[in-house]
Amino acid sequence: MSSKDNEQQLMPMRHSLAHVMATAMQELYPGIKFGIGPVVEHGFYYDVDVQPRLTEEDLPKIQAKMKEVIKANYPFESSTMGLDKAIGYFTDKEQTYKIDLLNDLKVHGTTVAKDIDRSQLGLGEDAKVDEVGIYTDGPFTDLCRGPHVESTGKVGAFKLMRVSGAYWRGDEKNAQLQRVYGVGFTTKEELNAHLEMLIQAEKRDHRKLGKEMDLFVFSDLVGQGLPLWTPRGTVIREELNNYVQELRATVGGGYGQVTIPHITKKDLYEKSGHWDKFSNELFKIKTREGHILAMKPMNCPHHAQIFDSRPRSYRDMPIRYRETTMVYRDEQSGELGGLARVRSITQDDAHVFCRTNQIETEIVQLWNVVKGFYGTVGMDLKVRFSRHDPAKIKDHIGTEATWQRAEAQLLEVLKREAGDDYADGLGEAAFYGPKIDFMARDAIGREHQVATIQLDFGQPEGFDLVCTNESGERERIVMIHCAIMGSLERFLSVLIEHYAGAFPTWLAPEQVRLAPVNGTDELLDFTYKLRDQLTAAGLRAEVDASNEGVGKKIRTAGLAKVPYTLVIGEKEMESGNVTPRLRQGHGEDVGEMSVEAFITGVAREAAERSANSKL
RNA sequence: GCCGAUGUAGCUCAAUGGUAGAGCAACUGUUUUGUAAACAGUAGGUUACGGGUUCAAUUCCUGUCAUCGGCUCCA
Repeated sequence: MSSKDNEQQLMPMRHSLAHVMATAMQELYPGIKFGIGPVVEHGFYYDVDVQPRLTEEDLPKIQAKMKEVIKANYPFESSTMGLDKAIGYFTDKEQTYKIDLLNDLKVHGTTVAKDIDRSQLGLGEDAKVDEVGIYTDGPFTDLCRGPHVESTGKVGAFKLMRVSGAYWRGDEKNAQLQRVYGVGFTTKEELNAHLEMLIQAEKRDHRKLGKEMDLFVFSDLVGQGLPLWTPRGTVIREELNNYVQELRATVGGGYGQVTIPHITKKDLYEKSGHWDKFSNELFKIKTREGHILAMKPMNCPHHAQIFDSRPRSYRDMPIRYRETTMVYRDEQSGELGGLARVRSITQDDAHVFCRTNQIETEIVQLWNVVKGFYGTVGMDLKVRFSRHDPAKIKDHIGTEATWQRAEAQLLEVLKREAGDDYADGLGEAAFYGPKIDFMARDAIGREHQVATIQLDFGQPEGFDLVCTNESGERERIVMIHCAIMGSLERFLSVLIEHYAGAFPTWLAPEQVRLAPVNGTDELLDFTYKLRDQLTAAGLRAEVDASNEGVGKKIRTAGLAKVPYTLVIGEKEMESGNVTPRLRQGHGEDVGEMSVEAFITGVAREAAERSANSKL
């Protein structure tokens, strides 16, 4: 059984919970106005407009009232009502948002959160409905298509989670309602399991682990969304990037590494189309002479200038550039959080400049890099075909025909690589071209958008990028954008939580901890020499020289999630051997071995980027 | 940016209209330790920052900054 099927089965129950909650709130808060109350993953919500505004402290009260509604076991009674009658009914009840929905139904034949989505439903402007669905449970009657469970007694186990703001119809120009969220499951056990999962997720929260493990910090003086990477965090970033570049080197003739400044004249972005499209997100700088520069929000226009710096022969194609570098985007303050959304974003960026007939080969090669990388970190990938929305072609650069062509080519590779196993992402394209997006599933089942391969006919057009072909003609080339990790910041937020901080040896900032059993000069001296031997061999090793017992040192190393701990005492000094202690879950315990064998084993494990011990 | 909550020692948290306390971490001393927490002591705070009310503000009000949960956005 897939979790999706399960979610489907739970729908009527969760939807009914939303109605039960509305029933309770109607009793508690006379004059309350209801927005919409749909089902979401794990639960439900209802948007409401009530004075005074709700706070988290109101939730227990609502929850208690809901229990009364459930106990009363009102049947959910379905009926229909003529559209105009319904408008009259909700007008009497002063349910202004419902009236808004009904008027929408009257005009457009459907209600959707956003007007622009209507075109996707295949409904003409003149589609009309005469009747609307009505559900009643006891004292509460709602505009609703259903389905519901039989009665309010059959809504399973639930818990109200939080209350937050939400714009009516998801439009920030509209009034902001309050959204009350709850989770709902068939049984108390499932509910408790879900709540337990949330606790586990919180334990592996990258913000918490990042601080505990000293991977990155934020400073109020530096600012919001601008993470500072510590030596330990930087080790992980470097290791990841090295791996990506190692995989990239296997592609055709490999990639040329390039280096670009982090600012540019606005002229570059005026030509690329970024200036208009992303003006709000650009950090702008005014020089003392009055010129306007911008921090780069992406690297492709710069890279395109390198490509365009001299005539290119078809013999040189494809030309591939790579650069792992930061870009800067002025994200709205309210959307920043941890590493998942930042203003200084490190991209493991790459651009392939190629001929149309080379697209397929290039994409397949990139796809293999993506597969190799995510296989190694142990994440399953799902694919999404992010294409443009023809209704919004104005938001994109290029013509409809160009887009059709690009998407057809991308789709061909997609079909061959993934068959039908991909999600359709209508309207998810970048503004310059369609994408193949990869979603990775982490250790506790959450999905995150990570890698992306993008086809771009737009910027080659804008910058007039060409090569000279066999016939001596100027031939328009194509750009492929591809980041494997995407944003290193976001990727690390995912990876830290995926591993719950217990990084495999190749990524672990500290691979070996040495724990001398006492603080005598002789033993400390021996331990530091051993440390030097390990670091000279390329291992990341540290000594715990604190004045503590071995038990405490073992515990501390365990909490720090160090893969290997070596206890060093008389025995080791005499034999010259070590007895590695493995981090929990990292592999089978091994016995005594020579220092050389230990070094060889750890080095091999790191070189192979193995998830488990290779001792 | 919008709605709401929060901000006390490095970390996790307590307390109060009369200028704050614990555990862990740090440091010092004792101990010289053999596989997940030795013992004792010391130090550490303009209670995020600014303004206001008050005899008195960390506490109440307010502004700024930051964090968190959502909304909106996301090349």
